[in-house]
Amino acid sequence: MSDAVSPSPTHPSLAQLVGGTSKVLSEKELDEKLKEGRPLRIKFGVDPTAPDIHLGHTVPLEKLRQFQELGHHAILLIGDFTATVGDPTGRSTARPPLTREEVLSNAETYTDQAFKVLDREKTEIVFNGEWFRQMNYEQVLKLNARVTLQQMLQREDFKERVAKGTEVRLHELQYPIMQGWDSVELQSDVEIGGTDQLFNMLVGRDLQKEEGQAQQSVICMPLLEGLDGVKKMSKSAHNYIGVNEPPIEMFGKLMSISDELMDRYYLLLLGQARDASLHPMESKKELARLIVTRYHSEEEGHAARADWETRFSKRDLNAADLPEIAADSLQGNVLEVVSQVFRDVFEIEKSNGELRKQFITTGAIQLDGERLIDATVAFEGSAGQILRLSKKQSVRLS
RNA sequence: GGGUAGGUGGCCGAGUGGUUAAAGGCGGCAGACUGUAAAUCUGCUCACGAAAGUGUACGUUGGUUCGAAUCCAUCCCUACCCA
Repeated sequence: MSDAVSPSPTHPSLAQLVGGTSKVLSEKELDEKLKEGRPLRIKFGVDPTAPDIHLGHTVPLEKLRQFQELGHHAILLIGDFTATVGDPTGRSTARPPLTREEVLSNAETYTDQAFKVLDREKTEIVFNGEWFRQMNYEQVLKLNARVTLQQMLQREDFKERVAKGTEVRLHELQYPIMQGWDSVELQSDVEIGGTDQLFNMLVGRDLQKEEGQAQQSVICMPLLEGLDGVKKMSKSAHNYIGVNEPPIEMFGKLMSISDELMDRYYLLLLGQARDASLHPMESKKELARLIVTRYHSEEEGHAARADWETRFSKRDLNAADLPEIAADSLQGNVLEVVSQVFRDVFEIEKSNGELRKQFITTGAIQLDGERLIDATVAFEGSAGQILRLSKKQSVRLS
């Protein structure tokens, strides 16, 4: 660098906005937009395919909030229309279509939860059915004419499905086009999405260009792995932590992740590296506490940690905060009672065979520490006793 | 439209007339050990039943047979090649 002309400094908020992203397209372009000094229109789209938001969704939402805090205009796009198509991104099979009713009710709970992260007052909510439901076939064809099959087939997920011989249905090819068109309708300046959304977001740029709009900048956030540490966090993989989950549950789930995953969660959910000088378990407890704090409250964070410790470190179930069930509602033999508790308290249906073979005979079922290994004997429990169903599931009789 | 290969339990994948509720793997669950981590070990993994057993199940429907996931027909579905 010569000292003749110093490079113009980047916008003061650029560094923060770029932090934690996995890809920004491009930083320079974003910088220029920021320098315009106006509130930018930031688009983040969600498909309400499931009623609950989990921690994986919060990664881009956090980014959206950052923009919001800096005075930009956050647009939460609800893909009520696209959800009925199903995003093929990363899928190895076509998504089962949802009915409109399902989608709308999902959308409602979805936005409620998103506002645990976003500022409700400053967020614009838009449904893409607004424009898509009014399009006619002619307009659809026109849109389709702008994208080639070859472009679509460059996508890894489609390519793979074609190579493996799994079906790809034509409506799935529409998805990126629709997502791109959303950007045109919204005149977005920036779109935030997971790294898997890169292609779809780029289609948005193409379409905006053809419509004579400025092209949106694209920010990709890393994908959060689920509890298993392998698959992306998702409801369908049953490896998620919902932002609506009660503190104790949330804490417990976080404690069950692997050490490797913990580092990742620190980075993506808290935006910090974990303190390597701490014992991994201590780090994990702090991670769990901080996340509970974020979605519930400071006190509940501390309470969840304290409860977890009495429950698992000290193995003192008596002092733990357990779900309760009335002792006199538990009639019948051990098998029947255990089945009932699983159903009523934990909302899990288990077959008698499973309960017998895996829970009762193995000694998982304990009443005040005493193993109940005979399924046929009548259950006798009284108020105050602790019925343990498994290592992680216990109830207090009342 | 023609040809070929296929459709098996949550997934992958053996099985080509009875010994098959169906090998093996993955995943999942319970237990032991632990830090509700990882790794490891044990057991389980269609339903009912204490068990013997019974019911249901190998794309659909029907048939052959004492007996079918396995043979035949029918229909549905998928991929690949050709048009």
